[in-house]
Amino acid sequence: MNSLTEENYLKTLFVLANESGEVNVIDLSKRLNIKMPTVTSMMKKLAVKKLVHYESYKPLRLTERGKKEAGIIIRKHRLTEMFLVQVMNFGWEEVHEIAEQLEHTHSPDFFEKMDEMLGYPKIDPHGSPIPDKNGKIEWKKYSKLSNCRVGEALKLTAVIDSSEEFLKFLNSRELKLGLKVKVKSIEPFDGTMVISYGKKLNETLSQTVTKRLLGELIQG
Amino acid sequence: MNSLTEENYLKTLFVLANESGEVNVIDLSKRLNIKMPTVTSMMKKLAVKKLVHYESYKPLRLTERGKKEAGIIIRKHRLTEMFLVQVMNFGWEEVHEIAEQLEHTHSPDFFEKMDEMLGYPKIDPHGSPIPDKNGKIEWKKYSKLSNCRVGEALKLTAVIDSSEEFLKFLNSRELKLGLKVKVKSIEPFDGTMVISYGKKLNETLSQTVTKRLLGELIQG
DNA sequence: TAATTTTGTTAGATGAATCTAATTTAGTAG
DNA sequence: CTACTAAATTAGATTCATCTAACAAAATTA
Repeated sequence: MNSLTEENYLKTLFVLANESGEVNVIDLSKRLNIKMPTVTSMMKKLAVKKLVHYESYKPLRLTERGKKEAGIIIRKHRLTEMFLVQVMNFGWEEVHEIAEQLEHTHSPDFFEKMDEMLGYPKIDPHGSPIPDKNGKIEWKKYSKLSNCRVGEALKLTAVIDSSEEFLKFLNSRELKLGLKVKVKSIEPFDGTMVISYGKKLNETLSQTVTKRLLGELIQG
Repeated sequence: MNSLTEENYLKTLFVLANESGEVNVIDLSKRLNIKMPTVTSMMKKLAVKKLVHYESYKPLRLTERGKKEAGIIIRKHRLTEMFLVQVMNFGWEEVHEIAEQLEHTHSPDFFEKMDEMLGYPKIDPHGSPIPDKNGKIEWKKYSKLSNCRVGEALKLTAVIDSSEEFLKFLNSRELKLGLKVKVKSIEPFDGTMVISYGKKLNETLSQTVTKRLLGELIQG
């Protein structure tokens, strides 16, 4: 059995690897808000438990077992988020923090029941895929809004950031998953975009925002 | 903010005080499966935090603040049990272990929502009172089945033990809260009772069991 | 390639929660 | 009242997760 702390390292390692390929000690350190020497020693510990491959000065890699265990934690997190939104009527901006705590619950039955009540969902309220019971994830290849060109249209399918602040911002602009957004113009200097969607014909979004919005390109 | 460990000491202290009045180091030690010296040092720590009154060799007592915090943890535990049974369709024998974990979730909203969905219940699935938001509990004075005499009848309202094993035993005899049970005979040697209820006319229950069943006497 | 910066590791300390062994206090039984 | 037993405390060790300071390796820049 892994400790809560170990679970957080595994999960973060998994997430970072999927965000950016190679994960270094400093990346984990920053994401977890934990100093590098602490990360190094935890990596050694997890290596002994055969959850990570660890070699000094090399990028950090989860073993197959590590990936599976991390995937299961992420599954629990995302199922919980879905449950909070669908069953308990929370807003998508409220659920991340709560799921961060509930994901460490050790009770297969609890998550089994959630999954059943939700009808075996494949994605969470932020559009992220829910790993299966073996921790395996099916990745979709979405485009970032920030990479779109003028005239292109995107159907929003996921957000990259589930923080309350970001989602509240999206709420304030009535931006939600499923919307079709069209790029009207891009400021070359800083990448700020003007987009239209729904009833909004001229919303301006900074690159900080457009980099966090994913979707499927719509031809036409 | 109290640690998970501290929360468990507070909760157990509260429960033991309500079970048996005075609580000694050894009682807490046994209930928590933690050695006495560890309990002593935790009591000193909680005393510094003004959660318990601690004096060497004296019984352990929660302060008002300690009672409030403990009550709130118990509230979270019992609301969770109710939620698991009512909303998620778990059996009453399955929920204790899960609630034991979820009770440490720090999110007023989460429990607020549960409470609302459940219609502000006053008792949990085992008949125990749910403390209010200030941790205050309203105790009912129930009778133990083990204290009843031949010919008396009891409406079952609560169980004293929420363990899976005990509740599975009750399930196997179709014993549930709300039932009216009548004492048909008592073996003087060991207190074993023969009772009738529902369609069962001759069920034999050991004192181990009858001591754990509470109810209201029915005059008849 | 040499100098500098960034990244990573080693060594050693700290605090929380636990333990065992030894000692002390309180309660009980002669 | 003394002796014994049970309960509680003190002292000191251990493990986990963390830190800071110092050093080493790798990467980058000049």
